[in-house]
Amino acid sequence: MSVTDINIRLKSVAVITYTEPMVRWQPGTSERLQAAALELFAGRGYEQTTAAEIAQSVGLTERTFFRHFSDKREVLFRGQELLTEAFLGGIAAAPEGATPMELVAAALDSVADFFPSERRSHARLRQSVIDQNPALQERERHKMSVLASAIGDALRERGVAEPTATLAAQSAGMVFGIAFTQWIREGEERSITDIEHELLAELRRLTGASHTA
Amino acid sequence: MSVTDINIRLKSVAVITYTEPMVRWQPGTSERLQAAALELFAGRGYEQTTAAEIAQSVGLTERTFFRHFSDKREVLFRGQELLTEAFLGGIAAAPEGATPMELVAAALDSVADFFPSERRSHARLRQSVIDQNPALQERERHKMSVLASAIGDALRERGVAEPTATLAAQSAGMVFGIAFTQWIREGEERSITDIEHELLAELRRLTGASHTA
DNA sequence: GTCTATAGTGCGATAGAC
DNA sequence: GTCTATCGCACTATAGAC
Repeated sequence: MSVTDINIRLKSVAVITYTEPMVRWQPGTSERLQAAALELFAGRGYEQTTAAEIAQSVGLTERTFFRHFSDKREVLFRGQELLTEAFLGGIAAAPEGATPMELVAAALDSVADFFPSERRSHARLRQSVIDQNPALQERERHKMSVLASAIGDALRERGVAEPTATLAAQSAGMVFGIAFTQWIREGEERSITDIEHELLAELRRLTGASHTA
Repeated sequence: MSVTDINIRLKSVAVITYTEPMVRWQPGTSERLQAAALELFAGRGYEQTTAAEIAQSVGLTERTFFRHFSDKREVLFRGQELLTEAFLGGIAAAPEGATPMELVAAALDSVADFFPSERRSHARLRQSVIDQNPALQERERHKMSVLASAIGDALRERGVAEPTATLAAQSAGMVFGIAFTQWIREGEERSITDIEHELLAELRRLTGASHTA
């Protein structure tokens, strides 16, 4: 049997295995790690769960976990990038002459699709994990801060001057954060955009309030 | 020799070592660690500096470092508690009938003493270290968030209702953060309270702006 | 003060996809 | 052949437990 024969055999085997795709490399590795991590964190606690355990629970090694996520906390924070894109898309889609505050409102409105009512229970579970660990809270704040910075950049690109751009961007981040917290509160029924609108109105009232009590 | 005798002996030894005070426990250990840490971080970078090196540079062990600071980052963030107290003191000192926005302004005004012009260069050095490391930025955001939460509690105790209290508290934190960033910017000459006042005015303008461009 | 578990990195080897 | 995901191993620093 020649070397060529061996190659041919191996190739035919490869073709057969391809019809049953991804035997060793199953797709969506990151997603499976995220799901497994949330489940383990919720069950046993964040600190009581090692990166190795998460990896093993989906048939991978610790080293692979860290290939997908730069650190252990990050496994809970994928998707924030998509949220940022939604915000920026909302700003980009706003009409030319929009005021800074209208751009903020456009950004806030654009994330409605991310938070349908069905996602509330998942969001609550995830948040309950985050709320129980300071390190996770730090990461969450950091992500929100990065989001606000991105909004600030977008506003500046649309010609909004400083310090208005930074103020408006951080206000958007602030309102979104408070709205999200309220949205996942037990018993809350309003949509996240409804909550956002009420908060924006309240912010207007707050800053515009007269100086008499 | 009874158990009581042993206790007496041990006590007398303790008294003797106490009469030669603070030979190995020099005062201001935390402060010396903080100063050494900042210097090393600025010179070599945060990640390139180990906790053991910081400790050794002031004649202490790594273990002692972690007794003073729960983690390595924390050595850069002491003093935030004093800042929080200043904010809360400003709110407490505000007159009875103050509006939420007046309470916010009172809180912002109360931190002027923390940021005299002489402290700018030190603040800049510290910030340059923080800006170069995401982990430190996360801690900084977290501290600001804790500060805003504390302000929110104080506002609620003064009878401010939700969601106004949270909105006002986070606005205060936001304005302070932007003001501080501006205050340490090269060439900036205004006091931090002056910057804060201008930002508050700008926030009023932003939220109250008409809907025409 | 000592010991230890875990987080996280660096690098070389392997193996599948193309 | 290239590219990339995975593994395996050695290693350090952090941080907590004892």
